[in-house]
Amino acid sequence: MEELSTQDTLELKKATIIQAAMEVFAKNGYAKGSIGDIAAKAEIGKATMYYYFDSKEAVFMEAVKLAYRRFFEVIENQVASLEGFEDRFRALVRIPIRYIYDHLPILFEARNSFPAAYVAELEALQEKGRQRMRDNLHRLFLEGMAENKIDDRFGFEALSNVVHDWMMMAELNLGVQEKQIIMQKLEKEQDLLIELVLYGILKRG
Amino acid sequence: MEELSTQDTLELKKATIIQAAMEVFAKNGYAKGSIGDIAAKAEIGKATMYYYFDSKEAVFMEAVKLAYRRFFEVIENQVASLEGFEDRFRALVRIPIRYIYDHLPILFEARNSFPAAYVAELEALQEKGRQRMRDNLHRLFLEGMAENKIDDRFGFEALSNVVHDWMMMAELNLGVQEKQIIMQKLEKEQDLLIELVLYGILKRG
Amino acid sequence: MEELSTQDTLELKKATIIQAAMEVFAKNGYAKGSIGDIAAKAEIGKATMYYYFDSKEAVFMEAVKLAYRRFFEVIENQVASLEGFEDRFRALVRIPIRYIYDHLPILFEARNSFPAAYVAELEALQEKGRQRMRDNLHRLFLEGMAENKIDDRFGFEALSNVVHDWMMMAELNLGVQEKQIIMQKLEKEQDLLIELVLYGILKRG
Amino acid sequence: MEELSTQDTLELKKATIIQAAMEVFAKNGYAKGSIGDIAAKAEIGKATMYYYFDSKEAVFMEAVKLAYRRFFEVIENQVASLEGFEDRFRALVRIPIRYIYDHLPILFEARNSFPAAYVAELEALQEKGRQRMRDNLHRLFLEGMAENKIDDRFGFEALSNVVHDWMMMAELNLGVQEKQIIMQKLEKEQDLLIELVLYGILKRG
DNA sequence: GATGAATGAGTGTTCATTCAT
DNA sequence: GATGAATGAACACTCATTCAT
Repeated sequence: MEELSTQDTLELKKATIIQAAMEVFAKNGYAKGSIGDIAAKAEIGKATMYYYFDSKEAVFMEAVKLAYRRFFEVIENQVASLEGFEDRFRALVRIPIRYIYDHLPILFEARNSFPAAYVAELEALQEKGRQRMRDNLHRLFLEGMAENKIDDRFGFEALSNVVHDWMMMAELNLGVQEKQIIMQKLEKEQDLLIELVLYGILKRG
Repeated sequence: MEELSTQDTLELKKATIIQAAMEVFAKNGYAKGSIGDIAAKAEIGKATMYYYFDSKEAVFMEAVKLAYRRFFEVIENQVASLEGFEDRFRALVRIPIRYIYDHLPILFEARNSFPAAYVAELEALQEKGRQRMRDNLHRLFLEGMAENKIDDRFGFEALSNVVHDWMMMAELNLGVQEKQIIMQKLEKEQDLLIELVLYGILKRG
Repeated sequence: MEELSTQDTLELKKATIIQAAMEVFAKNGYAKGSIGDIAAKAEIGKATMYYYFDSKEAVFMEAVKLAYRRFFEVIENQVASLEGFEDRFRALVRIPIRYIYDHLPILFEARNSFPAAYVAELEALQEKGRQRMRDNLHRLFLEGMAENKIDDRFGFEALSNVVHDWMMMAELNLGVQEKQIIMQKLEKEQDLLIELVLYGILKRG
Repeated sequence: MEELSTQDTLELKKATIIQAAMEVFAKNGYAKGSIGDIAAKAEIGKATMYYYFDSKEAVFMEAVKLAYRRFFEVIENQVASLEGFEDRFRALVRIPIRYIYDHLPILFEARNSFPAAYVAELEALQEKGRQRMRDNLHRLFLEGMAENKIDDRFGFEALSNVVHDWMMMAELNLGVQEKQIIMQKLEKEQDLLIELVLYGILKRG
């Protein structure tokens, strides 16, 4: 076994802190998630936070990045493990909603009290996330067409955008406590929405 | 013209404060929206806030109520001024997204730092709002069926729920600053989504 | 029946307020007994307090005066209703301690946060109270000697002082400012009291 | 000479703060003795108070403990330096009254505005103090009997209690809640004290 | 590297007091 | 006479941040 390099040790510590930060911010939101809480959860001194990061904003940014990374790990692995357009489409809709619900939404609440520089970075992150999600969707639609399951009535580019934003809907119920109940309700509705998109509601000719 | 009664003057002042509160909370979120800021915007002393309200939470609750009231005023008037299922459906989808985007979302961010009693009231408010929105949708669907424009494939009850939550999607983009750009983008996508729901994406036959 | 004169009505109202003040201060102490509480208990507006009194201190002073007045009413009536030196002596010792315990002590806690003028008045009141108590005791001792129940071993003047201060000892812990003077006085009396107790428990001959 | 350990430095600082707190509370009482005043007197920032203590109540508790500690240091050293029952008895009576007068009494005024937990701790402290005082007295009486200076007419146990409470009578006026219980106890003791005084001044034979 | 100690700036809240009516 | 409305000044407490070690 090799020893960890200094560089690695530093990165490891940083990762521990970011993990703690993600949990604290997810639970309390940005304003109420304190540096002290994070330090305590990471089992380090409060001042040490400032050895690794420049400011609360910086820590928050890293926590958001981590949340995104995790999000795509989970979703892409899941989709890859399934077969066929319809199942994959369902997965691509259902999984994000739970994950976003658990981790992402409160994280975004910060924008208001952020210096402009960080807001820009935050939005860049978000845009990158959207792009990646759209790519996933686009790829899936192309597969669906290749399987001759769907047509391109609306243009897949546009469609990817729309479905992406629609999936993000979860964020509307920020931080309610009875998660299980609400999630069940949301997921049930999600099923219906999937059918809806697949078939539409207007009568045909 | 009669003079305003004392009662009216008081209510007017209260309304001014609540209006200020709504603006401040919408801009800064609950945690960072300070009583001092609200007082300043309402052009009264900080202590005066406590003559009219018991606590920051109470002020916030009133701001939320005001946001809801305005929301339904706007949307219901708009819908009433239009004719035909499709136009009304479009309106019922487009207007909320802008309004919610402007006023409601940040307001809900408070839940984490709220005493249980207020969280309950907040959720009751939210549920009441949803119900009213669902009623509007349900009524519209019935009209659409009466006009022989749509069928009841999914059950209007369920459909109302789904579309409601889907419309509320706006909340996912909490408080970004370049509102105009994003709103334009969102509304364009919204149009597509409307088509989507109306027609679906799967091939027929 | 005559109507109450304006003067009387005013005095009646004042009395109601002072009664309320006495209760509030007795329960909460000076610092925590608020003008608002008193006004509420007297069922008048808070601002009305300032029609009848100049300041919180003034209200407090009147409450203290009332407490003293009641104190002597109770004790003197009680003593008058009894016969014989020993019973009267017991009453004169027992009743004050309960009354002081219930009403007076917290009232005196105010001295620290009081303007000098009021402190002086407060102390004058206290001295007047002491004098009256001493008079009661002195009169009683003379009666006791007339009944041939006691001798004048210590001098009744001094004895009245001692017993009075011993009963009132409660009051001493109240942060008066001229500590040196009062302490000297108290300690001199203390000496006498010590002799008293020693002669009570020391073996004779 | 060795340098002070970090631990010691911290304790020293804490002690400085508590000393300042004791002085401020003694002068202004609990309600009017502000954290800001204490910090100023200890020459630290206001926020630093909260690095060392959890709350104003906690600071106050420590100030009370310090006052007690000092109290017994002073009194027990004094008594130990004297010879013979009578001198020691005088000291045991004289010193407390001055010390209590200077430091303890105002400190107890806090009870009204204290959370239950702290009131309990306060009363426990007080009870511990009383016990220690009673022990001192009891020991002294036994010495007095050994010296054949006094007899046990009233029982030393009871006598210790009485003299203690008599000295401490100051404390009784402090708004304790269980008035009935305490008053009954006090009045029973009062009876004994009355007998004591009567047997001191009544003619014999 | 890591942190204990320290704090300035700010927060929500209370309250005695004023004043126009 | 009486008071509703308004507020300045203060208070306990929090927290992101700094700095000497």
